[in-house]
Amino acid sequence: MHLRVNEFNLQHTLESGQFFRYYLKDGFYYVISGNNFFKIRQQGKNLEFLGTKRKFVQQFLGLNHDFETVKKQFSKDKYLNTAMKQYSGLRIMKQNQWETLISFICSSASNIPKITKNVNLLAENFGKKINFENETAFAMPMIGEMNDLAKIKNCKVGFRAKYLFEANRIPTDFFDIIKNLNYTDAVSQLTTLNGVGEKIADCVLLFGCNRLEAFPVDVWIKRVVQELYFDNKETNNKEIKKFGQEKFGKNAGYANQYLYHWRRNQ
DNA sequence: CGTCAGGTAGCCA
DNA sequence: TGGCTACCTGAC
Repeated sequence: MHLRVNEFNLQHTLESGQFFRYYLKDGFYYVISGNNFFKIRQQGKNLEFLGTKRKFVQQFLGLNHDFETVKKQFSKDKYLNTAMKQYSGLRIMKQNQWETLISFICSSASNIPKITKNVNLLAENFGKKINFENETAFAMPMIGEMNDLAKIKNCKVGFRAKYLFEANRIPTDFFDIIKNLNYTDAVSQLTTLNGVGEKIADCVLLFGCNRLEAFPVDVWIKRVVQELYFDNKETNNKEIKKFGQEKFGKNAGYANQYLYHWRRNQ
């Protein structure tokens, strides 16, 4: 199956650290999300995929976002304008919410290779086996399926094990409730979970819930925002976030991603 | 060996 | 509120 795309780059999107469950083989990305196990590649404006539905791909990869508006809005800012050119086509994904929560609970004081290892181990230990072509993968466990603390610890998640174990007890409609809350209340709701602070809550809202106004502040965002917009003045995370959301508004999350990658790869 | 990494909770002023 | 520090694990 095919999709025509504009202002989209599959590699920049999948490899941006929003999402951890993909691998490259024979020129295709093999992707696991929910019960979907599919392959996909991009050739110019053509997106070719097999194993899932067109509608899923469109939503999952943020292809339904109004990117022209984002581009127009950000081109007025000289830093964002540069960052956006360098990482052109990077979209905010709309992943499975619960899987996003698990992934970003694993992310605290960690790094991408380790987070990837952790989520893959969780899937192998608790998830359902899925086959596609001659490939085998494991889906992430669903809510309630990680009911074994010792086994979670075997997934090398360290001090995050108890957080995952507790998160596993959220009601199955947890994210339906989140969906109907305004941004501030959604953050509050997420941060009631142990191991989920402001930053992880923002990542879940941004990458899993399509809340593009979220502005996760990690060490890199703090660094880049201070350097570019605060004349290198030491500024706390709360102020950084307030600045990001007021300056970039409903697309703050997009600004966040571009600035993040720009600074990290400097 | 020590330090540090996509943070957060707990404790104390 | 603001400023510590410990926390699993793995990579320098």
